[in-house]
Amino acid sequence: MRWSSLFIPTLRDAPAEAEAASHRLLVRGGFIRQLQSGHYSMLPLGWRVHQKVARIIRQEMDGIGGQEFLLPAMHPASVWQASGRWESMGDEMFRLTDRKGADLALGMTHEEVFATISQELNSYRELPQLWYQIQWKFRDEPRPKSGLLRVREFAMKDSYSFDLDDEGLDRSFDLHHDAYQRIFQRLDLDARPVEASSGAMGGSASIEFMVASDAGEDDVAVCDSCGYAANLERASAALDPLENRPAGDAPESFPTPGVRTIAALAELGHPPVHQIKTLVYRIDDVLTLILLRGDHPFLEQKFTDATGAAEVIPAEVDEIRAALGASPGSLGAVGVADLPIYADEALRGRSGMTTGANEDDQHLKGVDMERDVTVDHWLDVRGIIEGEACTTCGEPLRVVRCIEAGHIFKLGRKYTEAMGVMVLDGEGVNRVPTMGSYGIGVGRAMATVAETHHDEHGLLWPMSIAPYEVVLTVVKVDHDESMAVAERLYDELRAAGVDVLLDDRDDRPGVKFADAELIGIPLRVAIGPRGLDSGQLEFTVRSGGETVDVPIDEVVARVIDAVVTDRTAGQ
RNA sequence: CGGGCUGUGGCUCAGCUUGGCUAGAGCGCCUGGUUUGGGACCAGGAGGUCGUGAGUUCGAAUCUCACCAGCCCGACCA
Repeated sequence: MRWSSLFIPTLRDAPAEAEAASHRLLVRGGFIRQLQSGHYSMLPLGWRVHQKVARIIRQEMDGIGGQEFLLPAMHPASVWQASGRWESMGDEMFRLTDRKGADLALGMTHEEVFATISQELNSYRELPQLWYQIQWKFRDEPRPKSGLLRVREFAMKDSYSFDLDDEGLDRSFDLHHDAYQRIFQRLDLDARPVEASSGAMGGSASIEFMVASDAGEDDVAVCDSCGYAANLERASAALDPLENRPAGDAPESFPTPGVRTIAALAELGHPPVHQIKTLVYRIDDVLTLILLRGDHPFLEQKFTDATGAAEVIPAEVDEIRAALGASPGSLGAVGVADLPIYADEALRGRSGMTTGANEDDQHLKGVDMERDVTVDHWLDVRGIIEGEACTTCGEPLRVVRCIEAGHIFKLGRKYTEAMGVMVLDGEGVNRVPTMGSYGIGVGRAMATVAETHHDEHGLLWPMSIAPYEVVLTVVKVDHDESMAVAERLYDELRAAGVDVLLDDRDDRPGVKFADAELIGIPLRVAIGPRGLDSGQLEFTVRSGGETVDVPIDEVVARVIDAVVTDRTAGQ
């Protein structure tokens, strides 16, 4: 394509509101424009990248036997009611009503609809099935942010596997695991598979593919020694050995006027590790105590995953007072018999602890967890802390901020059961197939590459998804010989199947070089009188920045060679 | 939803505290000229409901109130 006739609105200044590097560069480079918060238009350059990402995903999905579908983006409420998610998705689902008054939803994911189609499966002989699509998802995110990284409307590759039994599901899951690694490799993304929480999807296991980046929203615990990696929402770590403090035969009350926090109590000689933190939550409408060590944060996600609770809401001060007789800051579980009590594993076997006395300005010391607290359930619900030991190998864990580039789930039979899906097995018995669900956000993948591939001049697209693979920069467009050579190279490269951009704009060279760097074209050939005189053209690789002179007759071969080896990298 | 901040040509911003001629600058854009290997220069020009509405006032970009939108932090979230 000829740059002079393309719409590539590059900007010298980044929009003030863009903070993430990918956001700034994608806007500055003329790839995307915002229509409203969380909704972006793909401009021609952006759409080319998007389509190349999608093509790689398609190739890999087809490679593991995936069959591409296209399902509606707008769904009747009924399918969501059948799975129970019409309620549970809450405000995150866009809902609307048609002229007949029927309730509709914009699809935020497609388990329900694919499961509906799977009702036409009749026999185990038809399994496994692996179905996918690249389709628009709509999620009413409370806070869209960072350009394409978190939006309300986006293209997602979502796939779904249907198997007769758990072994089959394991195979489908592993196929996806491998395909995802190939996809991210081809995108030149260093995506690490990590154990993850299944969240609202339900199911037995899930793995996220995480790319380290400060622009991310997830924290991952990583062990560099044995390779353990888990989202902080589910990561566990070993505790440092700890001596219990000596204590008497019974808890002892002592006055603590004005002490409301762990830190304040610590100043009175009760270190956080020797305190019991008492949280009061409303768990599915039941007032519940949750106990942790004083220095440990509570992770609601871990609690939800462990208990299956639908609603985990901090209790209000007045209901706490009514139930326990004290305000937050003086709460404890000693002697509490009428409320369910959950305790974090880190409190097991602890004695000589300090906790609130359920009387304002009073605390108890010498508390023994076994003797003095009626724990109903022991759970791991604490957030781990960087530097704690890996439970597998004992080495210290690192915490890394990451972008979630992909997520795969073993769903089980939740949706097939809800939709009444049955197939006959080899014995003629009706069985409910088990499902897996697997997702990659296309725009987010693109933004993640931008986030991890840029320098002070602009983007550095990998060849595999660059909007154009090579740009021919005509230094002086009114120099006839330059244009003639450029046109010839342009034709030859196009004939060879190279995505070539001819910068024939009547602009100063500096403008063209800067633009080419900003939009991140991997290769550049500069064609100008200076080089033509000596029969040489300048060949520049964007990522390395080095420029070499190449004889005119060898340029095409040189470009083709670089393009072909590079764009198939990772395949 | 809580906290912080911001809305003035396509982009970046000044002007607002202390209300007052026709609302400015840089970049970008158009025309002409001069230039031409790393974001040129000169001259002329187009382009703005100052987020929206109401109020105060002789007079509002500027003061008051309400609303809307956007960004960041948190909560939330495949």
